[in-house]
Amino acid sequence: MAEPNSGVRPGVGLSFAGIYEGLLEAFGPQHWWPADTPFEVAVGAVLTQNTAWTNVERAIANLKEAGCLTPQGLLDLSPERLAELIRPAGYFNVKAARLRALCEFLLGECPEGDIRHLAPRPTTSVRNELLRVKGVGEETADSILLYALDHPVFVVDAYTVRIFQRLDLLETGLSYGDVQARFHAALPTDRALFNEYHALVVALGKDHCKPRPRCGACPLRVDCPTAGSPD
DNA sequence: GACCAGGCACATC
DNA sequence: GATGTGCATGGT
Repeated sequence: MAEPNSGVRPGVGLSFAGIYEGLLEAFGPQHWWPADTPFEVAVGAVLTQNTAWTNVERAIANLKEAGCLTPQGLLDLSPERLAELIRPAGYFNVKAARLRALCEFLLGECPEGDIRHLAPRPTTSVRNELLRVKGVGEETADSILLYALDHPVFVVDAYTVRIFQRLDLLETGLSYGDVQARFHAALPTDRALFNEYHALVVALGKDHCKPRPRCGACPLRVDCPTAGSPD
């Protein structure tokens, strides 16, 4: 039997498409995004900025319990009360302001503030509009596009960059747009594929690809600088 | 106690 | 344009 990390797994090539196949085999379909509504996706996308999802879940549960998980519902809260409800997600003052900005944007752009009205617009238009909202950067905008509005954009996050740099499929110093372009060029434009791929990247990153290398059992069993150096 | 987690805006150079 | 810093909780 082969040792973990002893080489490239049979059938799993070191390509963007090959890594996807390996991840899918290792983890199975992830069925993302974990949310009940497109608006909840958008709220989660803001709350999860630089934050563990378990903490986001607590914050969203608080918003649900308070019965205010709508654009108008969040705006009807005082900024202090909103911050209090999302406290478990960290950066609560910053994120309260960001959520309010997002809600104001939605109520200005969509009937009833229903984010689903953005879906029929061209991807680049929606993306640029989202990026003008204070607190919505490229990753957050793309997460909303993909997981709330079903647009085929690849979401690049810290895990994506770290994992694919270690696999030598991305060089250092690339911008968000550079990395995204690599994936778009290498993969078919497929919303379901991008959805699953990003979810699988997070599944790998969470447990197997930390900033400080300590992975001794990569599920992909590919050559990687962290191989054989667990904590 | 240190590290880490599905970023972003702003100040400074 | 590139780099550094503040924002903050909760799990390991």
